[in-house]
Amino acid sequence: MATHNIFPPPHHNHKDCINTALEHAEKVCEKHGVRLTAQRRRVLELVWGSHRPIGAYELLELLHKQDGKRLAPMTVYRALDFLIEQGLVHRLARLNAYIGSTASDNNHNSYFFVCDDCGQAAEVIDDDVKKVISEKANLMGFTVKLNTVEVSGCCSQCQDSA
Amino acid sequence: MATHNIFPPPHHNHKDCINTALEHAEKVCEKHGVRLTAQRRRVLELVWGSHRPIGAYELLELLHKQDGKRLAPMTVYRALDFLIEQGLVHRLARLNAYIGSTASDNNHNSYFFVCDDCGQAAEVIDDDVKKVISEKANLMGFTVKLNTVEVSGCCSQCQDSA
DNA sequence: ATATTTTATGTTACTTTATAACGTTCGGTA
DNA sequence: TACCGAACGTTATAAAGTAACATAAAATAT
Repeated sequence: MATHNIFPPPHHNHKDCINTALEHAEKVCEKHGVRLTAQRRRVLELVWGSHRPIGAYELLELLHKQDGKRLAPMTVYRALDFLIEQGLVHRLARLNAYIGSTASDNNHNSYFFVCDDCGQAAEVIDDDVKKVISEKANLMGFTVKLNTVEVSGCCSQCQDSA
Repeated sequence: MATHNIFPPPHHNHKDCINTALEHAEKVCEKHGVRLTAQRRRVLELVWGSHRPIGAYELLELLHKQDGKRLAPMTVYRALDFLIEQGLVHRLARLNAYIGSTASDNNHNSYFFVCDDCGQAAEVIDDDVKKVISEKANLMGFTVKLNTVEVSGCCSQCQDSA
């Protein structure tokens, strides 16, 4: 299966990423029959502010600084929970941070590469890793519900500039 | 490569697990030229209290109830950090919890299956998952430093008793 | 043996991340 | 337009982890 996403080039037009993500979100929410409210949309937009996973409290800060809103953590977490449920955002367990996704609805065969250097994360969709894990699981009679795969290291761009 | 560890049978003699783990720890620390102090040893023993990942604050509570010691979180985290460094304990990111390991020194090709039902975790050592991940990484010029693979689901025993 | 240095532990305070519980408002539907 | 459920506001608190500095205990040098 093909690699879905890779580390974005340093000077790509990031507004396109944001727009694509927001449009995708509209479609997904319509399809799922759920409401992408202004607030949820705004949180998603902020998550997409970069390709670096962002923390919930950082989002709070941005909402304060950029929008003048003084929200409670709960509000942001609720928006994030919603977005995660729709597959529009993923949580990186090792970082306690959140990253946007335009992958399909299928949350369960994507995994992440995180660059320790630039902090950017790339989501990869393929069945290969899932397949190997499933084989192991079968051998031990384990039924897989969810697998968390987070790879940290150094992306090609950061290696080049070292 | 062979599966290293599997979900232990419900009524195995767990004292053997603990003893084996502690003996293994002694050897590893000697080999590494580091000190397995009484406190570190005790924390390791408590981590090995079951095959369920245990939280740092649960360990604190046990140290209080069982040993009468009122330690600060810092103390437990320090012991855990030490044990992790020696490869005797792993941290499960998704659970914020810690589990004992008698795998070799090589931390970097083991992964975990966690049963949502009984809470037990099994470490699996093999190169297969690592290999697939490395291949993907190579394709995108990414250098892997550490990979976190945590699979949740339902173990065979819990499925049988359902 | 004793001084010195390193390593481990104690202690206090604090930061970061996340959730519980309950009240209010807003949007769609009867 | 009255109602109902979903979304949001608010307050308080839980849970997980760390910073900084003091003390004690080992290892090493003198």
